[in-house]
Amino acid sequence: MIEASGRKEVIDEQVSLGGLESTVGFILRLAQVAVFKDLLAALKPFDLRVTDLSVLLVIEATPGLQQRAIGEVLRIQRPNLVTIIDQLETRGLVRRGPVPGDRRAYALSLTPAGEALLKKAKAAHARHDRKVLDALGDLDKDRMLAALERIAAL
Amino acid sequence: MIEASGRKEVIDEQVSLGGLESTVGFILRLAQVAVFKDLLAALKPFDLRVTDLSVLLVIEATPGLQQRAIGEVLRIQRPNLVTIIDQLETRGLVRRGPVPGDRRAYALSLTPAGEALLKKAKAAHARHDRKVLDALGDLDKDRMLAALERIAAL
DNA sequence: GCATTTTGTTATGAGTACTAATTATCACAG
DNA sequence: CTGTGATAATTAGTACTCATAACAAAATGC
Repeated sequence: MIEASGRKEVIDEQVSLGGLESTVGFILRLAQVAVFKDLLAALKPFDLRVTDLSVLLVIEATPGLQQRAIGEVLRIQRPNLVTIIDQLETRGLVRRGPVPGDRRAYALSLTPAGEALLKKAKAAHARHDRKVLDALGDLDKDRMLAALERIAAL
Repeated sequence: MIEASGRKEVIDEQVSLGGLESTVGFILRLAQVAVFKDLLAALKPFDLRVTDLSVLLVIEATPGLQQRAIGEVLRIQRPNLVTIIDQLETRGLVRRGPVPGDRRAYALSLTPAGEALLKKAKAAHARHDRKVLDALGDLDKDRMLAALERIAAL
């Protein structure tokens, strides 16, 4: 997706980006890719992808949740969620329990193993997030997030 | 990639995101996806993808550029660039000329048709960028970009 | 009771990006 | 000038993500 970039440290040379470099969208993409990459590396010891972590976090926050609800908040299509939950269930991290009044749906919850792994993964995630926050510098986090949310709502 | 989200306008319900919602990385992804989507729609009339536009912009800014150099600044792998240039060349927007001292490489430049299309696409891009900028609100653009660049350099 | 909707599932295809290997050319040491 | 290694572009094969369509089972509503 992204290239090593500075092998020879002869970056930039004198190649212009044609105005792209001062574009919010372009920098946004670079930043997003960098964050994603860093988090991916931080989660590697736990064999979790970024999506896996977010799913685990949502289930932890609201146990008994159905797959559809998770897909809605995390913007994951239902078919894709099936595979994700399948894998987490196979690894014994997540349980598909019955929903009292609905025999179609599953009430998702973390197993003890899932909780244990998530606890460690959360620590790694916190370290990663701190790193990103530090890179923010003097910029106020809340105002930054508010601006990004407005962009996300375009 | 992203879901329609508010079909029923019963968003959020009372489902917690487990702390994810105040995470820079998560919001960053949402923002990036939204920007990408908006730009994609803005470029649709010209049958250009986001990557195509950035390639055209770079070529316009520095004509005679080689594929390798473009890949470097835009973070596109060389093999992927071949296909992109192939398509642009087939459409008569870009020309692969000879490089004076090197018969391996191509000197890329825009054809008149490429310049004409780019001019129109740039106008659409400018409108899109203005939209994103407006969403930024009170936040200073330069400080925002500087912060994002620091994140990108993680 | 019957049509419609909803949940999860399966199958499948489009799009994108990565790696490895190939060809042609270049740079340079001997 | 010759051979060795590096470089530009290409090709082929693979993997991953994401999206759509169709489906069965169960729920809902008239």
